[in-house]
Amino acid sequence: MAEELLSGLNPAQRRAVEAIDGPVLVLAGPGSGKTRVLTHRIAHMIRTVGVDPYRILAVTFTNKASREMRERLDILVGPNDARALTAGTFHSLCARFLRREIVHLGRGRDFTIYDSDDQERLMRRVLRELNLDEKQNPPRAMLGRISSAKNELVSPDDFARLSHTYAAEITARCYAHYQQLLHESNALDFDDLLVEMVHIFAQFPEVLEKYQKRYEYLLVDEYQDTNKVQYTLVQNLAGARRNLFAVGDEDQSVYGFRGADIRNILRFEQDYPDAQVIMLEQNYRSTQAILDAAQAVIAGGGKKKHLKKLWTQNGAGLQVSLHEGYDQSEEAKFVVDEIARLVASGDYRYRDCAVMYRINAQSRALEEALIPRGVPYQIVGGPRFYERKEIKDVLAYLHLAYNPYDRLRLGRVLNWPGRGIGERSESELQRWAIELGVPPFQALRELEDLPSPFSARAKNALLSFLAIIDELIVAQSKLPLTELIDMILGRLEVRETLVREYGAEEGDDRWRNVQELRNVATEYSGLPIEAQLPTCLEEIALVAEVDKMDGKADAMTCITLHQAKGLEYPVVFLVGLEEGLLPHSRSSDDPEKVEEERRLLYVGMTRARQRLYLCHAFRRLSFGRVNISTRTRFLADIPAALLKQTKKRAPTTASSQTNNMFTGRGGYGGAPPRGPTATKDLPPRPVAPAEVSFFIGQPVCHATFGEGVVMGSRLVDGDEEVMVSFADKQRKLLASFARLEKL
DNA sequence: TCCGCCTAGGTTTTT
DNA sequence: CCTAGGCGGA
Repeated sequence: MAEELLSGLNPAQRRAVEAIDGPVLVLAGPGSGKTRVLTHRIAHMIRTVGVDPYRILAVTFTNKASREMRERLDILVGPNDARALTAGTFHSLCARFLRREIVHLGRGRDFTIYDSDDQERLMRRVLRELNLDEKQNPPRAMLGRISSAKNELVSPDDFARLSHTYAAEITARCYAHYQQLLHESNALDFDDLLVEMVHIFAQFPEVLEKYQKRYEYLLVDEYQDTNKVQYTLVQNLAGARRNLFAVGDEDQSVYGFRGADIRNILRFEQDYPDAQVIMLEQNYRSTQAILDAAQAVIAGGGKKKHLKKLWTQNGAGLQVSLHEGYDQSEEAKFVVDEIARLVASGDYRYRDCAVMYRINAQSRALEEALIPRGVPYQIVGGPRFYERKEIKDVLAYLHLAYNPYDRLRLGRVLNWPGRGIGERSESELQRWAIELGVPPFQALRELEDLPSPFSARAKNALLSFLAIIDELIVAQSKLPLTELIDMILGRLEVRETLVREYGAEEGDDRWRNVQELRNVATEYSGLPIEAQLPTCLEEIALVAEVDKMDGKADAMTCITLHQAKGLEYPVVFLVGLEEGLLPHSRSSDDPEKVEEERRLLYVGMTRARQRLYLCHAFRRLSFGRVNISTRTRFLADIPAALLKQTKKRAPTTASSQTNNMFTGRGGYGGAPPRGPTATKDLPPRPVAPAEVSFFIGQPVCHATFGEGVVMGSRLVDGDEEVMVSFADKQRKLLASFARLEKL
């Protein structure tokens, strides 16, 4: 068995798998098989070393990764041992631990997790209650500062103490009040899940000790993306035993914006001077051409010397393609045409192809090109299912059934479906609750007995709402989740409400979404009834879109560069490689952020196994405005020899032009700039040169020589001379003459 | 209180 | 371009 687990590993991987005692840092380049190393290491620990899987804690970057790891372990060590292992993301693990331990903080385990939408609503309320202007204090920015503070383990009190400017002082007040409101709602936001765990460990050493004793072996993936809270958790859990196995790649650090500190991985050797450091430098994923281009991009960052030197045995492969489209719709069309062509050739399936972009909004142009072509696709992320209004409304009732003190959800559905509780009654309820000194939901309970400031009509409406919630609270503990949802849908006449609100057509669409939610709920029917609702709600909050990707369908994938981390595809298109988009304009002014964007491009490029296309557009529509774009500076770092320019597109279609002419608002927009100098500002648009139509690696067929592979192609006197390797020997053929058939 | 129209403003990236 | 929220009218 031992050999079986280790066979097929290279010496470095093998060392990483076998180094069981003491701290280990693995610096793993892209495609170096680190997932395999992690999994096989665990299997090795269980099978060969005899470690009890119950003693192993593996922190993965996505839930998908931990699920796949477990599936693999099912085979390697058997389902029983695979199940005994603890694995998950920081967030899901902490949520799990907190349900058990939060009583130490004097709170119930029935807490709610607020997602970013909830956070923003809550912050709006904070601003309102503190009489602050939303325009001057954008909720999102405020939340960003608070989130950074939490990631740095700065408490509201600390924050206030450290605030020396008026703006900081405002933030401190918002932070404190925000935490107050969260607390009143018995809610935690994403950051709190980790922060509260750290608090518990700090305040209750016996709890920490319990976890340290239980988890003798700790494995952390994507260590370069840990922030201070996560780092602290790792240090705590690793404790004195220090059986810590961290894997990461400083070149793939792309989460600085959420506090990830690349230095955590660089600091590892200081934290653990006796650490074994292992480099995984052989790449098993990409061709040399792709790897060379990617390395050129990362090397373009200059200064810091690179620790790893990646190489591959996968062969040279095809040149990386560089393509300029006229605008984003032509760029998208190029991508879709190319995918259709590759699939038609029989070499690839749709599921082998992925398009990656910097921001979600870019997916729209792609979708518009994909639909008319009939190419099956899945968009990861973007307008999320659980963020749709009708879904959130129904979910709000589920949340209230579990935690009726959730004020945000209470406010959300107090008057949905409309039951005559307007803004006035709502604020009246708030005021009255404060007067009574109880949470608003508790105030509803007092309505029957205490004299209240409501009109008889308002009072009845509020009581009918309370009656529904009470019914749900009772039902929640007795009914399976699907029946609970059915009860909500029926009792609230959700379908009728949606049709009334949105009309028959859209109302039905939204009703279908709601039914989809019910479908999702059936997945929890295997759990004990009392666990169904909380598990479902927690997963909805914590399971990322990428975790839910459909792995079986034959559909191409549209995904952001961030979410693509850790994935791989035979064919990858990177679109929108333009200044302002990558690096994003919000990052362009800060050199450190620019470097992070560079790494993002590196991550994207190294997702590709065989074919990589780098695409940018000459002009791009953003905010409904046309902007002239220049290709990203990072492309200049790739030696021209590594790139193959594909045909540039002239503005061919009438639609892309006429559309743009009328979309602009006000002065600029699509209107052509005036004056003789204006046109000179545009980069020259050279006439497309004659182009080779065969590329290296392309499979072809010849009437007499049979099947072969293109080894090279060049233009000679206006004709194309193609070098083809056939079964017997290589031959030079003229494209116009030889009638080569592309396969 | 409800409904519908209108306009202003918004897009990093994620758990 | 899209969307949420503000405002006027019933």
